[in-house]
Amino acid sequence: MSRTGENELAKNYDPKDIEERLYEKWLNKKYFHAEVDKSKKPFTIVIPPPNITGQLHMGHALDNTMQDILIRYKRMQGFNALWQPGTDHASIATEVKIIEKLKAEGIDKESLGREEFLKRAWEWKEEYGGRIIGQLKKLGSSCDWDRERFTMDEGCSKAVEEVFVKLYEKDMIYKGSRIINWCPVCHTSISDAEVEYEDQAGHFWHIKYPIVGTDEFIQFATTRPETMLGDTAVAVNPEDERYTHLIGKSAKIPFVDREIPIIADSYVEKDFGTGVVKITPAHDPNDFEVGKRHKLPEINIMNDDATINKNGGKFEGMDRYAARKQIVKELEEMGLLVKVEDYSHNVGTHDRCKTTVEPLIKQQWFVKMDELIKPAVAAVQNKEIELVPERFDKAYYNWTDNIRDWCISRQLWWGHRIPAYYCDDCGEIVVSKTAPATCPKCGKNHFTQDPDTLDTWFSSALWPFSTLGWPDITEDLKYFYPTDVLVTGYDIIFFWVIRMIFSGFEQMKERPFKTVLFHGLVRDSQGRKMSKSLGNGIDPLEVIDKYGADALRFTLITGNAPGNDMRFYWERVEASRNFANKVWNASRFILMNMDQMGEDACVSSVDKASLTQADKWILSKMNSVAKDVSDMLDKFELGIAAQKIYDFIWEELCDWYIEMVKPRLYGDDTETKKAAIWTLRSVLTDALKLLHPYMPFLTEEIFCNLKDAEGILESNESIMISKWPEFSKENAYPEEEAAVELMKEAVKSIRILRNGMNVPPSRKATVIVVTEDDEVAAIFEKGKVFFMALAFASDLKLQKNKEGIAEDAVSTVISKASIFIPFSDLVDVDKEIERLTKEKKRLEGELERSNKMLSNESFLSKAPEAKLAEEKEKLTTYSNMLTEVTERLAYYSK
RNA sequence: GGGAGUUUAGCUCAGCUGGGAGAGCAUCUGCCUUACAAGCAGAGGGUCACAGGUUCGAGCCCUGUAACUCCCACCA
Repeated sequence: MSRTGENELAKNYDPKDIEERLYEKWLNKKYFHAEVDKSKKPFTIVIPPPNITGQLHMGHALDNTMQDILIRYKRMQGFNALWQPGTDHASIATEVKIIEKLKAEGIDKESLGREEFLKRAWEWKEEYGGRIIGQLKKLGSSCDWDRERFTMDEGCSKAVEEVFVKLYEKDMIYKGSRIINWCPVCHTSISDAEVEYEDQAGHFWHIKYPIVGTDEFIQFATTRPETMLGDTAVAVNPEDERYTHLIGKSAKIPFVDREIPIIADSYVEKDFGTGVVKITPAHDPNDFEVGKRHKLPEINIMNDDATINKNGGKFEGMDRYAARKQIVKELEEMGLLVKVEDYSHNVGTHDRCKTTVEPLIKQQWFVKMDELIKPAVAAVQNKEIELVPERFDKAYYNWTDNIRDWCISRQLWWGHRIPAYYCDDCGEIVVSKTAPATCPKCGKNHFTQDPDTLDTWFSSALWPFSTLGWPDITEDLKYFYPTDVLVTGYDIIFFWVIRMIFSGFEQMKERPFKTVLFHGLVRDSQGRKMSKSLGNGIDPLEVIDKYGADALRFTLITGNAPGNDMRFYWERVEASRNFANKVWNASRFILMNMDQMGEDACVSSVDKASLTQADKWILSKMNSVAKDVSDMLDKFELGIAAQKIYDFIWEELCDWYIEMVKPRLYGDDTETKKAAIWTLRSVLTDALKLLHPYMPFLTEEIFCNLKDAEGILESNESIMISKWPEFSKENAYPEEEAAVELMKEAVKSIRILRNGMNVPPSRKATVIVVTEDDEVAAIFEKGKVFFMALAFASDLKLQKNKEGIAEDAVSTVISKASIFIPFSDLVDVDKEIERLTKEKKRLEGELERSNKMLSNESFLSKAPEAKLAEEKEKLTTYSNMLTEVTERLAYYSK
């Protein structure tokens, strides 16, 4: 956009021309960079580090737009705003992707070897990590790229080792043989949080075992008959009289020929099924607990790929499902299968690959949760950390109340290797940041490091402080920690948010952030989740390419309340694009007029006496919008704030003020022209500032062209670093506001009248305003010029009564005046009667309502004073208007 | 089984501390008014899911009901 020379300004806003250029400028100027500066208050956001697995999706676009809005807002308010960026290694997700890629090349992970595999993984990181950063930049994200981090970089790895060792030394990390969730495809353990339950149609197989030494059988039902190979007991409820006589006896499992005890445990519910449960401690979490209570043997019958192992006798080597089929078949032949029912039940699947997980007993590393979680719960309870919206508190407590120890070891290669070393000679475990030199137990010096890596969330849990230098107590850490807001989707509250909170308290002794702002999912236009398998995902880059980053950002934020899901519609992007174009054109109009005015257009201030009613009205409106928007942003109501800016710019500024001001701009009175230009420029500047967090590119482009190089009011180097508009009392003009609102009422009323009669704008007419109120008359007198333009008047007459007005003039009535237009030839009497009747009915309704309220004793005594006065005034206004309307109606009905 | 959310105009959704129901899109009418037709001026369209209650006053607060969605638990 150039405002010098004869170049025509582009009629439409084209984001392509400017986005890349401006982002480059911002980078070069280091506007995003934050340094410790004790004279300023910090405002910090750490980015939820995107996975390096692929590319940005709509959810990222939403998440990062919200963060950028908050950061830009605070930066303009004068805070030392730091948006700490980075990416996540996403251990398992990335490893799966790399394995896929290798497979395509015909390479097998195992044969490649750990070293070589990791080399490939780092190459992957370079390529895809870089791509994601590029996408964040296209969105306009004002991250401090000088501080970019990666969860597996040196510093973050150091933090991970530090935490692991510290927790181990405090006995809060332990290695133990416990039942865990095993993914037979990924060949790794996973945490409870990574198990997704889904309803699947299955069967309920009713089976009976013979009871040793009797002719009796004990009957039960199971959904996983193959696990019988690992049964070590059959349990009944101790209160269940049907089975009391069997307790202590043994049942015999077919195939493996094992006698197992019949035990009593209150875990069994009498009323479910037959009231009998087979107990497989090695393959079911509940059975595992029962097994512990009764000291039952744990027989693992499965290999890591979910085939049956040697404990499964003749079924050894079969896949779990093949074995299931075969076992059922043979049980039936043996007469031990009683019946088969269809049964729909929840099956645990691995959230990454959707494979049915197998509960298995394995040696794994765990984090003890019971103590760790306490401060995290308290912090939310006492509002030290605020979840927005508040309703997420419940989900949070639900998780913390039922928390179990966190399985953190993974049988993967891509990730932080567990800092535990085993003495090759005596097996002693040494947990240490570096490989130990000698064994503390046997004194030998050969060690093997634990082959496992850590759950990817172990490192992201440390993100708010590891990125600021921890475990070193850096100046950055002291200054920027705790961070202010964490913005993220509600879907990772358990994976990430909670773990950051307890990690923050444990390591830093302080909350990691003050507020968590949750947003929902971006769905497709039909409300479905965007997913690869459905192919309904929309690439944010495609949207940016077609409509610009600003339009995308605005679309994602408007019409959406915190924490709610939203649907993506192209029509909505179009609407946002139209808004951008509207702002562009309004600015173009103002710039053109400034150009025409020359030097006078850039005066830093203007004599207040030369400001008109209209000028003060828009300045006053602007002033309160600035307040409203700030208030909303402070409450994280980004959508409402956006709506306020939109309405102000489009309606008040464009549709009303610019139209009001045109006659002055096209006239010869330099003084009023100067006042108009000054008002236009200063309102536009403030409006652009409010809009900037949402539409950074558009607003920057205009802002930088808005003033001459001398920079009269303030530097127009960049809107990014300009001062956020503040509400100020001296810019409030309540009287002028009311005056112009009255004029607007008159204009609208006249437009309705003319529209109803199909009068073209070109046909002007005299407008006569009748009022006994001198103040009202004065308002119209003052606003005469713009009023005439907006009301298509060739002349404006003010009278105290109807003297001299043709009886057949068209009329309309507003709250404080009656308006007449001599348009008798155009009146369609029937239509006019219809309109007046409707208006009469409306007014009668209003009067009735008002009267009812004012005759209500309780209302009179209990309602606040202001409300009462308001209602009384309305009563007068409406009855005056009704009199007028009734009179006109009588005239036409004659 | 526990919890949360949603239910407002034809569609998608706002409506922040209770004080006369809004936006965008769509529809209809009229306008190329020298910033913008990606526009301007108008219009139509809603017993705010249902039933009670609190209140002078309820889309908003309370209780219950229904439908849909999601999360957690996992009775084999």
